[in-house]
Amino acid sequence: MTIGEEIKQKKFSSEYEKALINLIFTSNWLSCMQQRFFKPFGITPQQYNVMRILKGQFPGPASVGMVQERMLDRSSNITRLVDKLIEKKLVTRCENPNNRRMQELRITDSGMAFLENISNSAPLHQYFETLTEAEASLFNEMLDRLRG
Amino acid sequence: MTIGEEIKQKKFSSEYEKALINLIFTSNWLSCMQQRFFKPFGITPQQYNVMRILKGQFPGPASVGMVQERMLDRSSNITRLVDKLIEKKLVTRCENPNNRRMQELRITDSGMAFLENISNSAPLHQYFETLTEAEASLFNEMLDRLRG
DNA sequence: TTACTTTATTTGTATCTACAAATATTGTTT
DNA sequence: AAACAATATTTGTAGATACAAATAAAGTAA
Repeated sequence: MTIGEEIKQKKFSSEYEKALINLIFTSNWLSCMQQRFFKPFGITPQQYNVMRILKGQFPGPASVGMVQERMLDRSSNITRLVDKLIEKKLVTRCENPNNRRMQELRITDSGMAFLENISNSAPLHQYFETLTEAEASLFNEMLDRLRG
Repeated sequence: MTIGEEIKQKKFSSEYEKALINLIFTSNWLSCMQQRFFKPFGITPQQYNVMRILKGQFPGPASVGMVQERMLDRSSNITRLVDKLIEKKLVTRCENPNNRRMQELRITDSGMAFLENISNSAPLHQYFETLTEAEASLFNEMLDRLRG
């Protein structure tokens, strides 16, 4: 279904306006797919993002700020995301002894197992397999260019 | 800046995984740009979306359901978005006399003037002008394909 | 040392979102 | 007509987001 059909709009002022609207619509669609994907696992996409970042440092720690700057959604409140993950025993938090302003965040062993379990499900990026690899590459290049 | 640089991730399992992450990151970035764009006008991107849809019917009405199915963000709560727009006198709401379950939503003259004023600002789709028109076209085609 | 600035994180709060349930009207059966 | 189902919208509410302000530790300068 084309974007025009999706939102019942026949005319667009340009291919550029259409691309803007298509990007907004598609990202809302994707966000909905993501939520559905993670719901059975009891986490949100942002919580997953935090865990992936901590996995990258495993078994070492990461600070709140370091997680912040690697998040896909920069407006996430790391403190409260981590609170949720600690409740589930997927992550730990302790004061950095060298700099008591900072917190050391770590993914736990059960957090690692949890991620492993998720990765056995069909991954979200399978949607992109409707593109050829060259197209995916161009797609990435276009998005990078877009953001300036 | 490439997506890898943005989120400080060197490796991706494939061009497809990278495309997924790039799309999520870019859409968050765009959402931030949008919010900044609309803030001086005192409305949210979703409120703007409702007004654009009502403009398309002007001077006729649209029902809540009709607005719903044309929204870019399908999870928006039209009732509460319209409440806000009525407060600002940009939109009116009255019971449909032929079917009292339905509401007739209309953009007001001052709502039309308001939109006119916004359209005189630099439009958000200027970001896409870093693409050629053929690229924008392909971009649209790829997004449509993505959603299946 | 005291005062001031910077850095890192947390908290407060108004608003928004997701989604289920409630309400109200219309349409359909029996 | 009474009962039930379908449709259209609104409301309730737990949780999430945006963003400003608060807190607290570390660094710097007089």
